[in-house]
Amino acid sequence: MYIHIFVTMRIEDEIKQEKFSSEYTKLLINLVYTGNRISFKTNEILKEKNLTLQQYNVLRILRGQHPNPATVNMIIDRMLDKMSNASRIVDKLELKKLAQRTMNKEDKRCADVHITSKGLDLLLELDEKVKVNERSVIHLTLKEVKTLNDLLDKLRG
Amino acid sequence: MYIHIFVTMRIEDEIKQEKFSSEYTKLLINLVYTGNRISFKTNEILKEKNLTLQQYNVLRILRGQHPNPATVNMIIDRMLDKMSNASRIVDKLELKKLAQRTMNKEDKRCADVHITSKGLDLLLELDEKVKVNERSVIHLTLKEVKTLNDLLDKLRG
DNA sequence: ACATAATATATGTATATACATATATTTGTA
DNA sequence: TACAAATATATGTATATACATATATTATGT
Repeated sequence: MYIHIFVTMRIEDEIKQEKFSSEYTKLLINLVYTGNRISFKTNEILKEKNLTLQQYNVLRILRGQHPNPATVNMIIDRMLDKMSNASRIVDKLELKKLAQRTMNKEDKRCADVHITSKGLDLLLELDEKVKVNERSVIHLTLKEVKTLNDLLDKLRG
Repeated sequence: MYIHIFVTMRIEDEIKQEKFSSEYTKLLINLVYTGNRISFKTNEILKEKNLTLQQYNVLRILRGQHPNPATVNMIIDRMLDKMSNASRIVDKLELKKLAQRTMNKEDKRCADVHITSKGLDLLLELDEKVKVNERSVIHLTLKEVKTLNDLLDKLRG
């Protein structure tokens, strides 16, 4: 017999704030806090492979295009954090031989960016760990997850 | 007559990813993306006053204690991003005369941190703008906001 | 009381990030 | 065609962040 006990900790308790001025205020803080928490846990996994979250995300974007190349502009467009410097993240990936730039024949301004086979292997190693992490981080039923996804999509308007 | 049209953009469209491997994967990305988006918009407001999001949050923690002091440790405990360096954020606030350190009599290891009247004034100026921003960023009804808060609390487990 | 562990904070350092600006190329237009 | 505007990317620089380590003080066990 298994007994699962889930203790739900309200955001008020997590950050020791007795009361928020409104549910909206609370939501902003709840979202940022939960987002940070998740990023932190994912980072723990990536650290073992010497990858940052940003580098990992770019690598996944590159895999999404593979065997076609992406451009830096396409990467910026698809990144979660639009402000970060895609060009320098690609620099880092190139340095680690996980990605490679080639010149775009049609438009010489563009740099084509490919994922290397070393990059593909690394992602493959991470896929399973990341999936296990997802489940352990999210203490919700599938139905709740769907509701949450819909609400977040609506939130952004 | 006012006509409000809200166009809901799914996370798939926002970051141009056709399909996620599961609703759980989608949720992780949705959360981090939405959190970043909100942080970004809040930052836009704070930039006018030359504050970073972290500095603002620490300042609010200090106000929450006022007229009592906080300690650096208490700040770390209540911060959204546990990894950041509270000590150096307090340095920055002190440099701007928004906060002040004094020595704790009982425990000489602790630094008591107070918010200054300049700090209180600055927060007061920001309160209204931040509240307006909250409402404009969150395109949800109060009931939906409550559901979302509960789900996020449950998610973290 | 003394040594050791634990705690609170600060600092050093490498890397990452935000933002402004530079460079190269392509596009639009008079 | 020539020239300004737009686009794609890269780079310079100040600041922020993550992580390890140092320092000072207090708590704890013998």
